[in-house]
Amino acid sequence: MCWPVRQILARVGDKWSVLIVMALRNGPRRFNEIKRAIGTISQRMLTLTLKGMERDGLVRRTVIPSKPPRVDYELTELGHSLREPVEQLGLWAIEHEARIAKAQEAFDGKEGSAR
Amino acid sequence: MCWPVRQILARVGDKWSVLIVMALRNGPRRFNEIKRAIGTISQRMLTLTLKGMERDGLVRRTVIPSKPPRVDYELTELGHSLREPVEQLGLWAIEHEARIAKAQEAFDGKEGSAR
DNA sequence: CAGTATCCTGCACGATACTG
DNA sequence: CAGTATCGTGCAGGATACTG
Repeated sequence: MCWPVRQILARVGDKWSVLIVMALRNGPRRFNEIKRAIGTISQRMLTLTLKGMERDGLVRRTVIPSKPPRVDYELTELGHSLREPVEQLGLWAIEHEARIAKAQEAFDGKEGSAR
Repeated sequence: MCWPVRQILARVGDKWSVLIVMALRNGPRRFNEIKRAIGTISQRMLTLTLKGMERDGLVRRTVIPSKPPRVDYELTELGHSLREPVEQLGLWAIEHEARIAKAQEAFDGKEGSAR
């Protein structure tokens, strides 16, 4: 039970997967559309992350053979279902943002004065 | 809005924070109790992660001056509230574990035969 | 356009030793 | 017991160049 949980925690926690999920929430997008949507991701990491997510069954990759080639990525049913808990976490973060910032400020203040 | 979300995503996604939250879910624990409960965490990472969580206001640290010294860690209200979305994510993982494993198997099979 | 291949760097993390 | 300090290193991930 602990192992699969850690596995998806790693997915969710990694730098890009959640952003990709969000980029795909409204339907299929092409490789470079996703890249532009995220903005700061390197080509390498986009390829790698998409491949990982495809492997996990979160994303479906469809190649339209044309010139130039076109590849669409979209969330699978599984991928969409993951959005729910992930968005819950996002809501929690937004809801408690101020509280966290205040805690950090207080903590850093204490530490700063001690030094 | 995006920045604080990434921040707690990093917390949740990091290797140890969630395990610590779980170790503390039933009340305060001492430093070495947590260490033993997790088992594989290094002393350094436990210190670091606890400090980070304390900074974020998720954990409260209380020193009982005695010989030998005793330090208790416990989840704050904020820390406890984080458990809810985190446990949702855990439930999702457990619920879809089989599906993910199957997807990975299928993916790796395809890749293996291609090579 | 949608990748792959290669190189390079920082830093996350573990191991170990020391301290109040 | 509950830490800090220091060192070593594997690998995550960026930059860049090449390809079908």
